[in-house]
Amino acid sequence: MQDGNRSDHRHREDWLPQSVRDAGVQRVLDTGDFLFRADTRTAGLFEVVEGRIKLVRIAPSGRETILYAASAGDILAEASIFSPTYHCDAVAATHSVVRLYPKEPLFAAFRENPMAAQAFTGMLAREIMRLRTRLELRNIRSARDRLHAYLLLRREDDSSSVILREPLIQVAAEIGLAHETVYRTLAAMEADGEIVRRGTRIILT
Amino acid sequence: MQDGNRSDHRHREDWLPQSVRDAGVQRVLDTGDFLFRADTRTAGLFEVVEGRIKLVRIAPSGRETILYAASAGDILAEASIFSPTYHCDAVAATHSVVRLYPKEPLFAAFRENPMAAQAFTGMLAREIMRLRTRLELRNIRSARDRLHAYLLLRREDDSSSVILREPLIQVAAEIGLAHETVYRTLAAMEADGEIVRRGTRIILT
DNA sequence: CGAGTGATTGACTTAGATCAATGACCGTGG
DNA sequence: CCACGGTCATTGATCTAAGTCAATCACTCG
Repeated sequence: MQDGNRSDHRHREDWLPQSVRDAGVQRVLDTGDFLFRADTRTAGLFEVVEGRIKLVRIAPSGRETILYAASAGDILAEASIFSPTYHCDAVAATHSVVRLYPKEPLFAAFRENPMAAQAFTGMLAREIMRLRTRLELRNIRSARDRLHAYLLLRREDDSSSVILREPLIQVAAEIGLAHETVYRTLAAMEADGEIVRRGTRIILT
Repeated sequence: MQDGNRSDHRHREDWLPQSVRDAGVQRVLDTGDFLFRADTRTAGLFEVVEGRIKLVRIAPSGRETILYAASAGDILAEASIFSPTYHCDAVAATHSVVRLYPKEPLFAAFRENPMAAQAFTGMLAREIMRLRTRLELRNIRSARDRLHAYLLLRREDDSSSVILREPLIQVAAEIGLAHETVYRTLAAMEADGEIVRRGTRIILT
């Protein structure tokens, strides 16, 4: 199981106050187990520790639509804490471990410590930014341009190289390309001198 | 100019306290004008009243990457209010009108009225949900399946029909398909009895 | 040592993008 | 009141980039 660590930068340590972290409850799920069902009372927000949780909405026809597939490190059901009930089902797509941060301790912490509330809000705002960026990336049709833009975005600071911490196959999924296409496109880019690959590092030129 | 009113449901009235709304300052931009530049001090968050604002990052090579293209009704630079400086440029893609809600009155309102802060946070959380859903939609390769899923998602409540308030051409852009493909696919779906179209309303069957 | 995952390259096919043309509907300004 | 420019809807023809299927090899792990 991969750990989808594209979310490294927002591990709970950064924005969850100690008191809330302590109140976290771990839970183990087998493939197919429900973490919660639509229309049931909300418990709080979840962090995926391991595995993969799918949020799905089932149409009357039985057809299921995936709203979000969360991997290790991802936060789940942020919006639910402001709602009395869930609006979709959450199912384990594989054997998974999640951690529940119950609503009450969370709100209590925010009430008592405005900085904690602000940290949480800031985390949400940054997540929005990242999501919009990923979405915008998908508007680039050409595989090559898309990949290039992705690499540019990933070269944090002003270095001209990107270090991939996750396998290319995962990068492919994230940017919405078949992994074969990613391998091929990278090869083409290298052949054209657009990039240089050195193991897990890719240098933009 | 379109008004991209997919954002109807989160118009500022819902989550911005009156005091902040009053502090809003309108500004008019011509095509190409900068709303703000990277590394300059942050002023607050913006709402696009009219037109279109692009957030872009310029690579040293001069290549520009679009991080987000905001249309009327959209909120801009939420994350910036927690940062001293901007991390990208904002340019008007067309003649535009924006409204700035300065940081200070915003924070003041949140400090004095926890409900206002919560409303803001809740709005961010719901925006995250929507973005994740849109992103997940893009993972559906087949135009037909994608369109079908989109329609299912849009049929709010439990009605089996969707009323399109925006032109199909805009729907196409939102779900990442060429508009011709959307027309054709809808035609095919109707021919197969998967949907029925009645003007601006589409009935799922 | 097999099983599982990732990397890579080849061959093939096809769905969807692109380019084009047409017609319906505005709203607006002369 | 009508002509014109702009946006949207629609359908046809064409083409190609990228998905899919397949095979191979390298690695790691229990």
